[in-house]
Amino acid sequence: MLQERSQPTLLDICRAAGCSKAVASTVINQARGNTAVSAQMRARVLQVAADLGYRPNFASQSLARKSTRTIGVYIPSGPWTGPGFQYEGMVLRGVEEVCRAQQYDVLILNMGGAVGPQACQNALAQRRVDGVLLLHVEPGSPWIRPLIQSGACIVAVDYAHPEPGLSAMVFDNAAAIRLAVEHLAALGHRRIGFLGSCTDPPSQDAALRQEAFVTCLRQAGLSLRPQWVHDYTNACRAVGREEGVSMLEGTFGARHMLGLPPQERPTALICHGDLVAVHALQVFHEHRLELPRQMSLIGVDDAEMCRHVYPTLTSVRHPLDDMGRRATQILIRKAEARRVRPATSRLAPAVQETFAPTLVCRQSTGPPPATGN
Amino acid sequence: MLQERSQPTLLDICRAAGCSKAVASTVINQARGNTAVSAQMRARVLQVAADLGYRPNFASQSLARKSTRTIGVYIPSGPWTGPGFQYEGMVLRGVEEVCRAQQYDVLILNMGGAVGPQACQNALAQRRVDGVLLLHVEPGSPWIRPLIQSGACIVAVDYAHPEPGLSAMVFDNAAAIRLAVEHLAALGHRRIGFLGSCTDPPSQDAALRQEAFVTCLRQAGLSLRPQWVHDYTNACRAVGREEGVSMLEGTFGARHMLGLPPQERPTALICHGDLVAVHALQVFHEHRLELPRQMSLIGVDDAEMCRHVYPTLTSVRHPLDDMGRRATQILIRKAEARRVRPATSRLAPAVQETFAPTLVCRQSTGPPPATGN
DNA sequence: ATGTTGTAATGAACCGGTTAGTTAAGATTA
DNA sequence: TAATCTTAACTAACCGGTTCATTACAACAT
Repeated sequence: MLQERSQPTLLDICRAAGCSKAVASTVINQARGNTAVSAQMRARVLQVAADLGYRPNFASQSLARKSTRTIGVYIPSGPWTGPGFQYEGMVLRGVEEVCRAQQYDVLILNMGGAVGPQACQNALAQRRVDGVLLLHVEPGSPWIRPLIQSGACIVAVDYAHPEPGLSAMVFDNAAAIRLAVEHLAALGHRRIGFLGSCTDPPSQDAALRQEAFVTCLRQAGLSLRPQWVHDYTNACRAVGREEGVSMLEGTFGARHMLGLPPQERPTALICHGDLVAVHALQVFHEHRLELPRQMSLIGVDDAEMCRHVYPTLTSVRHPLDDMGRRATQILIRKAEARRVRPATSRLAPAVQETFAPTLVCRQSTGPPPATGN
Repeated sequence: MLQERSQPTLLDICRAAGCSKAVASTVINQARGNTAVSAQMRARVLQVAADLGYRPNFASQSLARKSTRTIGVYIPSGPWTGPGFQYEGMVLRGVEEVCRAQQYDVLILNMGGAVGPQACQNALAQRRVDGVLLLHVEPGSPWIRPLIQSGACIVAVDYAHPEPGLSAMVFDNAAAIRLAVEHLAALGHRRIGFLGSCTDPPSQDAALRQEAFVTCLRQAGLSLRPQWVHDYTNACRAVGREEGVSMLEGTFGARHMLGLPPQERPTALICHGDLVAVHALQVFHEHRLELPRQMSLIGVDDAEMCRHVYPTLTSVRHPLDDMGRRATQILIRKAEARRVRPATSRLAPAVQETFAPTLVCRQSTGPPPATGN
C-alpha cells in the first residue's frame, strides 16, 4: 500500500540531523542573530535538507513571519486575451522577473472575467498581500480608498493618484507624442492628424496624449485643422454611443480621414495607441491606400502586434516592463522596511518616477507623397 | 500617534462576541459537523465579523486545513507578451474564472522571464499548491516526473501524457484541420497547401496537424504535391537552422509558395497556427497579392489577433477557455476529494477529454481565382 | 430519583515554521 | 580557583486559524 508522500517538515530534518527546530530553522534561513551555529552542524542540516528535498512550507512561514512574500497585481481592464492585454502583459513580465528573483510570488487579480472589484479586494485582504500594484487604474476609483485604509503598500503604474502616500510610475505621454510629431516632421510631413481614443469616459492618458499633440504641432510650427483630430466626440456623431464605439475607434477615425478631400487630408496620422493604429490600417487596406507611400501611420505603446501587421507599425515604446520592474522593487523595499519597524510605515514617502518614451521606427512611416505637398 | 491598523483576527471576534474560537470558526465557515450553533450566537458572530471587516488569514487557514486553495499554472513557453501568449491567456481566462468562483487562487509560473523550471518547481513545492495545471507542456519533459512524484494533482492542457494518473484536456487537432480543408474544398479550392510549424524539435501538435492535413486531403480526394507542404525541413534548407527560424516560419513558408510557378501554386493555404498565418499575410501584402481573391489563408487557434489584421483571418477556434475551465474544475474536484480521504488519491482515475474545434469564417478565405482552375 | 438523549458551547491539540530567552559547556581572564 | 565571556545548542511561546473530544445543562423517558 502506497503511502501518501507528504512533504518533509522541519521536524523531519531535526530528527534526521539530531538538533532542535531552532537550529534547523536558523541554518536554513542562513540567518544568525545572536546565535551562531557550528560549521559541522550547519553542514549536517543542509545535507539532510537536500537529501529529503525539504522545502519550507510557505503558509507556515507567512504566518510566523507576518509577511506573505506576495505582491498582488490588480488589473481592472479586460481579460487576459483582450486586445489591450499586451499592455498588462508587458508590465507583468517585469513584475514577475523581480519577484521571482527576490523569492516573492505574484498574485494576479484580473477583472476580465466575472470578477468584481469586491472579490479582488477580498482576495487581497485574505492573502495579507505585502504590496499591491495597481495597473492602469484611473485616479478616483472608488475602491482605492478602502485599499489604502487597509494599510497595504501600494504603487500605481501609469497613473499618478492624488491620494497621499501612493507612489506611482508614470509614462511621459507628452514626450511620446513629441517624439512622434518630430519624427514625422523630420520626414517632411506638414499635415499631421491624430486618432484619439474613444472610450466612453475618456481615460486620463487619452486626454494627455491628445493635448500634447496639439501643443507639439504648435511648437513645431505646423498648422492644425480641427478635422485632423478624431476623438470620442466625432465618433459619437458618427454612430450612437451605444454602439460599443471603443473597439472600433481606429476604424472610425480612419474612415473619417478618408472622407476629407485629398488636398485637406493629413499625410500622416498619430494614433492614441497601437490598437487604434492597427484598426486604421485595416481601413486603409480596404481602400487600397499604400503605406507609407500614401499615408504614414504611427502608434503608441509598441505592443507586440506592431511587429506582426503589414506594414510593420512604427510606434513609440512605452517601457512597461521597466515600469513594472521598478514598481515591484519599490513595493518590495517598502514591505521589507515595514517588517523591520512596523509602526513607522508612514515614513516611506510617496515616490513618483517618470519614464521616457523611445521611438521605434518600422515600415509604416516614410516621407509624404511628393504631390501632396 | 497612528496605530498600524492590523487586520482583525478570529480572537478579536471572540472577544467582541463573547464566545470561543471554535464557535466563531464554525459560524464563519458555516460548517457544523457534530456541533450546532444557536441561531442567536450565529447572528452575533456574523454581525461582529461584518463590523470589524474580518477576513480570515489565508496562510493560517492553509496551514490548519493542509490545503492552500491555490492552483498553480505552469507556462513553459515565452513571456507574457510573447506572440504566443494569446494562447496561454485564453486558457488563463477560463482558469481564473473557475478558481475565483470556488474561492481558489491562481499562481502563475511563467517561464518567459529568466525563471528556470527549477525555480518554478521550488515555488510550487513551497506553496504546497493543491493542483498544477500544465499548459502546453510536451510529453516527456524531464521535470514532469519529480512533479508527479511530489504527489501533486496534475492536469495537462493540450497534450496527453503517457505518465499514469495524469489527466489531460486535449484538442482534436485532426478535426481542426479537417474543418479547414472542408471549408476550402467547399469553396472550390483544389490546390491546398500547408504552412507548418518550424520550431526546432517539432512540437507534438505540429506533427499532428501536418499529418492530419495529408490525411484529410486524401480523404477529400484532392491531390497533394510535396512542395505544397512547407515545414521545418524546408525552412532549414532555406536558411541555417541557427537563424531563429521559428519566429519567421510564416514568412519562409509564404515566400516558398510564391516561388512556385503560378500554375502549380496552391490557391489556398492552411497554417499550423495563427501567427504563422499572420506572417504569411505580411509576405503576401509585400507581393501585392490580394486576399482572398488571389489566395485564401486560414489559421488555427483563433487568437485575438485574427480580428485585427487585414484581411481579418479565418481560423479554426481552439476552445482554450473551455479547456482551462474544465481542467480547473477537475483539479479542484480532485483536490477536494483528496482532503476527504488523503490515502486514496490514486482512486481518481486519469481523465482525458477531447475538445472539438469550430470554424470561424472571416475575410481571408473565399473561392479560388477563376483563371487558376 | 436515575439514566438517557440531545444541544450548545468550551478546551486544547495541532498545522509548520520563527525567534526571543535560556542554559550548558568550554575558553578567557582576574 | 573563581568569575566572566563566548559559543552552540535548546525550550517554549507565538502566528491565526481548524477540529476533535469533552463538558454543562436542560429535556425526556423509565
